[in-house]
Amino acid sequence: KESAEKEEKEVGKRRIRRTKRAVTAARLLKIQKQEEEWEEKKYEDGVKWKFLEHNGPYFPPDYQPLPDNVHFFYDGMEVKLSPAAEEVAVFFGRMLDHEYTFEEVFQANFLTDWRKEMVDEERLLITDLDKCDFREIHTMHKATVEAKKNSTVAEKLALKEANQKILEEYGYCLLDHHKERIGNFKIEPPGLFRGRGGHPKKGMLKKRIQPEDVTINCSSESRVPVPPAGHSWKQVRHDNTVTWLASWTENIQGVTKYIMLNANSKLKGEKDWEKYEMARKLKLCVDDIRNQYLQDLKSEDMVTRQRAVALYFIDKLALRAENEKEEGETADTVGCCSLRVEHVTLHKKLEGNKYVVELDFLGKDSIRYYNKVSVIKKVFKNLNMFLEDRNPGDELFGRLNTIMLNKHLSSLMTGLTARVFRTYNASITLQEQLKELTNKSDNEQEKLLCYNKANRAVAILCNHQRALPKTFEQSMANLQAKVRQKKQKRVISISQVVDKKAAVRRCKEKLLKLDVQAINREENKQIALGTSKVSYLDPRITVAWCKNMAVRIEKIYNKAQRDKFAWAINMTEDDFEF
DNA sequence: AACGAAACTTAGAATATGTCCA
DNA sequence: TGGACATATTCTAAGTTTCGTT
Repeated sequence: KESAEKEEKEVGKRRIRRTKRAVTAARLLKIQKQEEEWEEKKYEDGVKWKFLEHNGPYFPPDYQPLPDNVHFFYDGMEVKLSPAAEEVAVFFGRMLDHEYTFEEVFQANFLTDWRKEMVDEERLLITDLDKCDFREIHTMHKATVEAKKNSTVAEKLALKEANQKILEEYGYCLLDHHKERIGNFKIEPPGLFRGRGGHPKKGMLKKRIQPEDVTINCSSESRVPVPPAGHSWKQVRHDNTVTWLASWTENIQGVTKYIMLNANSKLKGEKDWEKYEMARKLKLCVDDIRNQYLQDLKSEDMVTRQRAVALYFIDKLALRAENEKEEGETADTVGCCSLRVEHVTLHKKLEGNKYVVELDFLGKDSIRYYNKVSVIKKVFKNLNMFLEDRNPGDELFGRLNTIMLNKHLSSLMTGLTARVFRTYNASITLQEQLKELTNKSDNEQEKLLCYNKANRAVAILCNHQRALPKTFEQSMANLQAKVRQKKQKRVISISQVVDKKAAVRRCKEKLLKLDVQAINREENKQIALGTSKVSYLDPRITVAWCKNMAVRIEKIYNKAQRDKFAWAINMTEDDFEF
C-alpha cells in the first residue's frame, strides 16, 4: 500500500514536471514567434500599413448660447454679446479661478483675439478687460459642473452610454485586418491657448476646427469617412508611409495636429520595442563612446571639445538635446545644446566637493532644472574656458547644435541620437536599482516600496516633476493622524479581543501599510513617476522583476499600461537582462 | 548644407473614476 | 452613503528626429 502511494506521488510529480516543461516550451514558442514576426520586415521600407479604414474624427458639439438669465456686464452695464463674441467670453469666464486669467500676457492676448470675434459695435465698446464682468458666466459654469456631479444614477448611466456610443463609432479603425483603438479620435475643441510658463501666445483664441480644415488619411480601397452633414473634408489622402488617420493645422503656432493610434496598437508597440532595442544596442558600445568623448575633451578643435562636454552632460545628467527655437514664438526654455552662459555657475570647491557645476535653467514645459554636480577636471576646465569673456545671454556651446551632435552620434552607432541616452540611462538605472534594493524574502509591500524607490531614482535623473498637490499638507497631516490613531488602538483595545495574536498581526499589517503610504507620498510629492514608467523604462525589466519576485504585474502597471506593454508581458522570461 | 515642415514621442495638468473609511 | 482622497484617463502642449526642398 505504501509503495503504491509512493508511486502515485512520483507519477504526480512527473506529471507536474511535464506540464511545467510544456508550459515553458509553449511560452518560449510564443516569444519566438512574436520576435520573428517583428524582426522580419513585413513591408518594404517606410510602408506602415496596407489597409486602413476609419470613420474620421469626432467633432465637438456646437456652441450653446447662454440662457437669458446669465448676463455679461461691461463697465457695470449689461451687454448682450453676439454669439461668436459670447462663445469666446465663456472661454474666459470658465477660467476665472485659474491663475492664468490674472497674467498680463494671457489677458492681453485674450482681449486682442476676443475683439476680433466681436461685431463692430461690441469692438467699439469693449476695450478694457478690467471693465468686463464675467462672474455670472463663471457661476453658471460652476453650477453646471456641480449639477453634473450631483446628477442621478440614471443620468450618469445615460451619459456613459452616450460616450460609449461615440467611442464605438469613432474610437476604432481597421488596420491591416486588425481592429485597433485610436488614441485621440476627438478634434480638439476651441478654447484659450494654454501655453506653459512664459509662453508669449498664452491666452490667444484656439479656433474651432471645421471638417474643411481636416485632411483624412486612409487606404484608397477603404470606405472613405463621411464628413458631417453639409460639410466636406479639406483633402483625402492615401499615404501608407505615415501612421496618422487625420490631421489639421492649428491656428496659434501653425503646427500640424494628428489623430493617431492608441499606445496599445501593434504599430505603436513595435515602435516602442524598437526604441528599447536601440537603447540595449547602446549598452553594448557605451563604454567605447564614453572613452571617445573623454578623449575628445582634449581635442585641438573647439567644436569637438564643445561636443564632448555636451555629450558628457547628456550622458551623466540625462539632459535633453534641445533644438534652438524662434524667439517670441515659444517660452524661453533650453536643453543641453541651447544652454546659455547665465545657466551655468562654476565652483572650484563647494560644500566639500571639487569641480562643481551648478546648473539652473528652464527645460521642457518650463520645468526648472536645478542641480549641483561634481564633474571631472577636464570638463570643468573646458567649461571655464567656454565661459570666459562671454555675456550671460551667449550660448554656452556656441558652435554646436543638435544636428551636428546627432550626426556624430550616428557615426558611432547606427541609429544613435541624443534621446537614446535618456532611454538607456533610465532603463539601466531601474535595472541596477532593483537589483540593489530588493530581496526575495521581503513581503510584497516592501518589494513595492523598493520598486517605487527605483522608479523614483529614474524620475529624479530625468527631472520629471509635478506641481505640489494643492491639498498635500492637509492630506499628509490626516495620514499622520491615522497612524497615531492606529498605534493607540493597538495598545488600548486589543487587550479586550479574544484572538489577540490575529488582532495584533492585522493591526501591525495595517500600520505598515499606512507607514509605507506615508513614506511614498512624502518622497513623491514633487516627483512624477508616471512619465518614466510609461516612456523610459523598458517594460521587460519590470516584467522580469515581477516574475522573479513573485509580484503581480497588476501591482505595478494599471490596465492601460498592461495593454500598452502587452508585448513585453507576453515575451519576457524571468532571466531577461536589459 | 540649410532650411522649414512633417511626423512622431514625451510631458504635466485637468478631469473622470474608483476606493475607502467614518 | 457620501465625501475625501487616490488613481486612472484624457487632453494637448512641447519636445526630438526625420523628411523634403531648394
